Amino acid sequence: MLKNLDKLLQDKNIRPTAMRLLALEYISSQQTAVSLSDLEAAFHRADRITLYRTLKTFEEKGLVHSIMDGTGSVKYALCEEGCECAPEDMHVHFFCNKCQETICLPKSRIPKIPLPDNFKQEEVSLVIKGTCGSCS
Amino acid sequence: MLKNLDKLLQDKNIRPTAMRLLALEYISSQQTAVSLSDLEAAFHRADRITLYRTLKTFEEKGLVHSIMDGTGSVKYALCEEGCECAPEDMHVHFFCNKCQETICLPKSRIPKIPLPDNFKQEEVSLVIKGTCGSCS
DNA sequence: TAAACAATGCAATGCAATTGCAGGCGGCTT
DNA sequence: AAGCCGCCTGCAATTGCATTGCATTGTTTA
Repeated sequence: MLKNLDKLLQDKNIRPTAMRLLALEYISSQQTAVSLSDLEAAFHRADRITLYRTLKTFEEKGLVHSIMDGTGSVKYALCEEGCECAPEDMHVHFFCNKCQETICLPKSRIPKIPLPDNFKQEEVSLVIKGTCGSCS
Repeated sequence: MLKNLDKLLQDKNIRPTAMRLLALEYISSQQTAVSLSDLEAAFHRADRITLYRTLKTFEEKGLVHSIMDGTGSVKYALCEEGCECAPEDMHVHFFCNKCQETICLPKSRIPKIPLPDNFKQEEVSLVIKGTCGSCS
């Protein structure tokens, strides 16, 4: 299993340090998007800054994508296979008001929204808030 | 003109103080959504906290709605006539990466997104980022 | 092995949001 | 009219998250 993670890192040109392997293992084991604080809570012996930079590195290299769900803290989730994090690849995120978890809904693509003249779309973010399946 | 604003406040059960009238006048004169810092810059003699609470009051009473455009600072824009700030009323917001302004696109309603079983939608936020008409 | 570079850890800072508390002002009651 | 009360305002202080600088350690490579 760790071998797979190792390969995942290598494929994205990220040096597989112990910390990164552990962080990646944690992220991929979660069904929901994780915040820096989540990660910090999971590895209370690790330094918050290191975890912060680990997430940043993962994001830069296209291993995870960041989600701003409006809670004030950024969440991160694994990118799908072959995800380019391009606008066409962007999917919907769901934030549960009860359990406060953020979930990727990769099945639903964001529909194309007509823009006024001369407006150019570069990124798009769609967050739906409500109650998730486990909480309702 | 100020009379209209006064009425707007009264209609929403907000006591029309001088500060509130000025703040509302400023907000309604802007073509774009305003942040607390914008307001602070416009009235540098007023206290930031008072302006903060003014915006909060406006939001609670349904006079303005808040937009989290992902910049880290919350923006506020006037609600449309008869807007209930309900999911059905939510519209798309556009953030320009060049001029850093946030604009309401009330013409485009957010399409319905299919959710997994037992998921209940309460709010939805759709922010498109790119280049606005004035900047392109 | 030594130099070069990357990753880590600690400290400190910046920025936005938020709360507590005290003074002030107006409205309402008696 | 006097006084009470509640809302508005302003100042101080705190929190929380994101971010950077710098020194140290570990790893790669010539």
